[in-house]
Amino acid sequence: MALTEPGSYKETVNLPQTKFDMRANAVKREPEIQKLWNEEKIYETLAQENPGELFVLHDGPPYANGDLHLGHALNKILKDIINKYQLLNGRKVRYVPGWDCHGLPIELKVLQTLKSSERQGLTPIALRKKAAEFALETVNNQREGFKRYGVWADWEHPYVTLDPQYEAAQIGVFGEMFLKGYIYRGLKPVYWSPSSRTALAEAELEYPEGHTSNSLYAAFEVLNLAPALQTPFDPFLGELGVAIWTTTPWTLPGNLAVAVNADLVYAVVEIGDNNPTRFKYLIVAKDLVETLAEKLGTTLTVKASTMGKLLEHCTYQHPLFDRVSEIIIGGDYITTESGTGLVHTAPGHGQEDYLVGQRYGLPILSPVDDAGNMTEEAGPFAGLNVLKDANPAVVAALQTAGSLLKEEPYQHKYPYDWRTKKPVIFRATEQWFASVAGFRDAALKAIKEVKWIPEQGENRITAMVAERSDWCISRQRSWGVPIPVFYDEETNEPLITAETLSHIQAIIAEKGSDAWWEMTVEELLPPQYRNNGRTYRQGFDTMDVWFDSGSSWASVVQARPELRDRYPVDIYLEGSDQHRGWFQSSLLTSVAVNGHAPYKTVLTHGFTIDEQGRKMSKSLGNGIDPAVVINGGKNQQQEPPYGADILRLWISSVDYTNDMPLGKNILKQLNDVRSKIRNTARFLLGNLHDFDPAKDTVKYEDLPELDRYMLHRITEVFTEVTDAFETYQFSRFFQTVQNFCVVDLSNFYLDIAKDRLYISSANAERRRSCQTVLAIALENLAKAIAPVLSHLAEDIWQFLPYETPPYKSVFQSGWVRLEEAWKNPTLAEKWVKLRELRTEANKVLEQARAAKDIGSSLEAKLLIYVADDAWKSVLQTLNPSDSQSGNRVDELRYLFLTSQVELVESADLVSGMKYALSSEAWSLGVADAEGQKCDRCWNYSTHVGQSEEHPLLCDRCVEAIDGKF
RNA sequence: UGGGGUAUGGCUUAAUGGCAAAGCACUCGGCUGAUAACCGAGCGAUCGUUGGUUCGAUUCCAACUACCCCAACCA
Repeated sequence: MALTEPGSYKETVNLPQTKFDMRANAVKREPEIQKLWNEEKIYETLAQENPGELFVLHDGPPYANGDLHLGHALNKILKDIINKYQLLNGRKVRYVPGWDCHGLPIELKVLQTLKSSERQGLTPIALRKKAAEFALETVNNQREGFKRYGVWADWEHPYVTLDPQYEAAQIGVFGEMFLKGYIYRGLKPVYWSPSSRTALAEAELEYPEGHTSNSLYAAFEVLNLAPALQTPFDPFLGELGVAIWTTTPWTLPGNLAVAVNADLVYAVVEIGDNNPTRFKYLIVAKDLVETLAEKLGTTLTVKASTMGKLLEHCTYQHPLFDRVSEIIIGGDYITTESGTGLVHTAPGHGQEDYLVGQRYGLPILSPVDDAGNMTEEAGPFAGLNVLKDANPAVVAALQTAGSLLKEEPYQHKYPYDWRTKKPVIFRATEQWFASVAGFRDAALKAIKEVKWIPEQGENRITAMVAERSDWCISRQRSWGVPIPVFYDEETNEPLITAETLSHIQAIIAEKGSDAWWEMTVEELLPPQYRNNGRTYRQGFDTMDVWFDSGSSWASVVQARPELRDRYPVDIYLEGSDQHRGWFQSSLLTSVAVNGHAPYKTVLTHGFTIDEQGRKMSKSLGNGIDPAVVINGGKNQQQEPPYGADILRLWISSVDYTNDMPLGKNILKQLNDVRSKIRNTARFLLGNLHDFDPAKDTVKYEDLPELDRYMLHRITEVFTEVTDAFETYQFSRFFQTVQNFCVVDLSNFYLDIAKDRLYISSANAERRRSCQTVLAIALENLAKAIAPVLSHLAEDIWQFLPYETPPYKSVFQSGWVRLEEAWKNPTLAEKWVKLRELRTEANKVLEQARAAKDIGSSLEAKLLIYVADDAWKSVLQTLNPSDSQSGNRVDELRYLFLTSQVELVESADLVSGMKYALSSEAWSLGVADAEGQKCDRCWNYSTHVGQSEEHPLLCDRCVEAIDGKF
């Protein structure tokens, strides 16, 4: 070997060696890693054999229609992050994924696939079979999507709400609630969708912009005055009307009262010109006189006034029917913000109307059928549709009666059926209700015992439960769990008893709820009711799907042996909209049956928005498809395949309690962050290629200060990371890990480490000690990122260059391992200061570099003056006179990556230099390094040329070649 | 309409009643032994707007604006 030839020593340098790819290559690599997890049954084994307690995160079932979107990914990955963290900490995590499979949306989706001829002859049971098929197919598709996200779960045994066992348990919940008296049948106004021909829950409504109602003002003739008003108002009688306002003229046939606010002042006004009615005087709220005059295009002159409460029990003539009704006292809901201050009240068509009607013992009149057509009870209006021709007919009739004051389009929010996108109406029908009133206090108490994250969730659900009215649980639809009731053919009396319930429950457990449609009443009835002299028919109402999913604590948690001991479960985790959905339905059923919440903790997340802060929606076209993030889009340049880890990293990076923005730029940045972590790990792996922890680990006591400082820093970082996971603040994890990789490792420790790793002989203490730290950093890094960057973590683990028995997977290796002894705040304080000095040194070096005097910092010699004596002596200990003495690590020249460092006695010696920087405490200057560049380590040294054998090498390298440095 | 939440450089996040921090991005430069990698320096924020409390407010208070979630009897 010609050792005078530059480059001769390249082969003697210990460069990194690893097959761990620089690129994630996620499309190929992630499935390989998932295959490994499956083959080794990592999740299954840990769930079963971990030493810790059970941990149950109970899955909220997504609705089994349609494709997965970003919201699904967000929710499932958040859950997975939590589960994996708990698994790494030794808990027996049992995660059973679920799907909500019943309900109108699926039914409609099935109907849409059929021709109208097919739809005609469709029996309920045929529809149910098709719906089940559709739901299960969707479950399969979604399940594959979730698996691809890297989410761990008992995918082979998910819960589906159409499962007979599930349905039977749900019947059980219903039965217990019934037997406790919490379920009743009632005639109540409910949201009714004529287009779906069913009652709807509040959760099934939407309020689109731009709905315009045909509002009208009308006057009803006052017949008799209440005693207190007889004298003052008597002169007006006969020509006096009460003025009302309504946005739903079709409800006037159901009018049974006019309500006033007891505390408002009302006036009798005389109508001026352009009076379209047969009345001369009107009663209106005094505050509205001017507004109304303007609106009606006339003058209104106040003739008398009274308090609202005195109007009570005045009577009036219904303008369209032969009916006399009363003025009644409504409530605070009656204001002078709009209308007339007197409210048309139809107890069959409004919630407030119903309540106030109950108070006055009014009947419930709802002359409208399932399709929204007026019934015979509506007299002349029979057959008209309330959403089409009923309104104009009512208006015309009022006009004829001389009762119409004004007609006016009115734009406001109006409830629509979320599936058919058609308006709904408020209509009293026979429905089944869960009496929230019956267990409201218990529910409120249960809420207090749950930990809500973030905290404001508690206020939110408390307010909702405190205010909510009884829960309408019946639906006039086929695709669902039947309400297990029989009706007496003769009396229409419902029949539900403990016997019928358990009989039906047993049948459904065995045959599924299809049995309700397939079996005869005879078979469905328990024996003692078959020949008791009565005849029964079964009811064909189904349960609200919120009752399905709201029973999952019973149908899944209590029903499965592997979960049973963990009710209430550790945690529910869903979007914050579920305060009114699943969190609430689950709470209500659980409280009703068992008196407590089904969960100990409820964690909620926000919703995804785009990079402009707008919500993602189909119409805006700004939605992000998780499958495209993973596999790339049609144009892979514009939409590269990032893999599931990027989706997961995104979720960890943002504050999920708030809106979560995602878009192309953010994805690209996250990809860069992953690359940084990956490459940092790659460097660590490469430099451990010849490290055997069993033999080569350097004891803590023997480590140089720099390494001990790094171990201290590692305890800080991973304690912070642990705390972040414990408190579900994943963005702190993201920031901390990123910072650790970039600032502590890449920019600092690893940059300095290269000289130790490459230049020293393989077995040198200064190299082995560094590798000791690298191994600790790498293993902890892999563990710490495993809940989030699961694939990357496993990829790293699989490339560890040494044996890690008995762990085939990073997930088996447990959570980060830190030693108390590594904490050394005193040492850390010193090294933090040294790092600050290093930052300043970089600035001076940059001056020289900018002036092209140096390129690499090794071409420089750094001159340092410090004012403080104590600090000066510290620096002196870090600046030995030659490279052989000292511990060969804790030296300023290595810290600053310069070939030499000189401590000088006076600031002046430095400040006059060409490149200098100073403060009160210190002065730094840069000069050319002395000596020649060593061909092996690239440091400059006056020792180069001194060795006859190695004329191109410095003293360190000569020793290193000889195994001594 | 009501309730709740959020608002910090281009992006994602910190912190604090007293000079607003980090990473990324960007610009310039270096290295060529982590190389589609790595290192250095620099630029960049009147802390959503307007008031108030205070010696001093990005921080506390109020109003407003924008966005997000939820609710809703405008009869």
